Amino acid sequence: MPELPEVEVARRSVEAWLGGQVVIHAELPASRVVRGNGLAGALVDRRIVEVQRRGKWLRLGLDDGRALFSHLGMTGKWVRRERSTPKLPYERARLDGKSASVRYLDPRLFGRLELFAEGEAPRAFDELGPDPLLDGLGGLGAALAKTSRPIKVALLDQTLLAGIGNIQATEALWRARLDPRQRANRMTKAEVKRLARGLLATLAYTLSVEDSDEISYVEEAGADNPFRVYGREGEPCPRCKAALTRLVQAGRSTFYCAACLKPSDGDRP
DNA sequence: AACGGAACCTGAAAGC
DNA sequence: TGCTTTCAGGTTCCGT
Repeated sequence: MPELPEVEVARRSVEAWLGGQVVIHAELPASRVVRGNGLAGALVDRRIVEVQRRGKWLRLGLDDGRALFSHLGMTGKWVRRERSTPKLPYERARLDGKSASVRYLDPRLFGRLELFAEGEAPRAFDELGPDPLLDGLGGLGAALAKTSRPIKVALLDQTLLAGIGNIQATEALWRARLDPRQRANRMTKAEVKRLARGLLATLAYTLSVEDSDEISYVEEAGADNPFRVYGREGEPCPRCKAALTRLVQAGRSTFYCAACLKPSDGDRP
């Protein structure tokens, strides 16, 4: 379930569990997720000196300059267990520090774990656009001007803006009263500004929701939907009560309120 | 160069 | 109830 806010929560957790610690035991058998052989051997006795996030990527920096990059895909998550806890379902990797045994779980195997030499990184990581929380959104207008794709589709392009996924894009557009079908390069300055505010608002909101139970990190089966419009086709718009519309763009669902889109002001670039 | 769509996996939810 | 279909918050590859 990882977009920027969830990955940030994962970062804080992994940092708390393993930051500054020496890896005393590791299991990372090669798989679709774990790229390369011998990762466990390379990690044991190394100290994890920092845990960073950029977009949807985590970077665990080691004391030898190398770094373990982690992408959670659709279903990846890091959890902490007792060292005596046996292998969990869908456990793909394990890193044990002195006080924590940290497991990477990933049923669908869309995630990725890979070790890189100092100064190197996955290509997708190197190509990330600005991260809204790390870099701010000052460059949003310039990024969006690069493409004529619909704004909703453009927001999912990690090279334009890092960390935004289907839910955050959907929620931000609703907050900004923008039509998801509007072309990215046709946004007015006022619209870009509204979008930037919408993005920061939904990121902050989601972060606050997700962060509330980071200690237990409990599985929530059937937890209720905390989002304003995502997954709420036909339900009343929280602002104007009109029924929300679902639309598919580039194979991804978008939800919006056709009734409270803000009319364009004609100030086209 | 840029775009839509399928593919990669598994499980939960909806549909019948 | 139980079987079948649809859908899922990710990226990547492939054909147009």
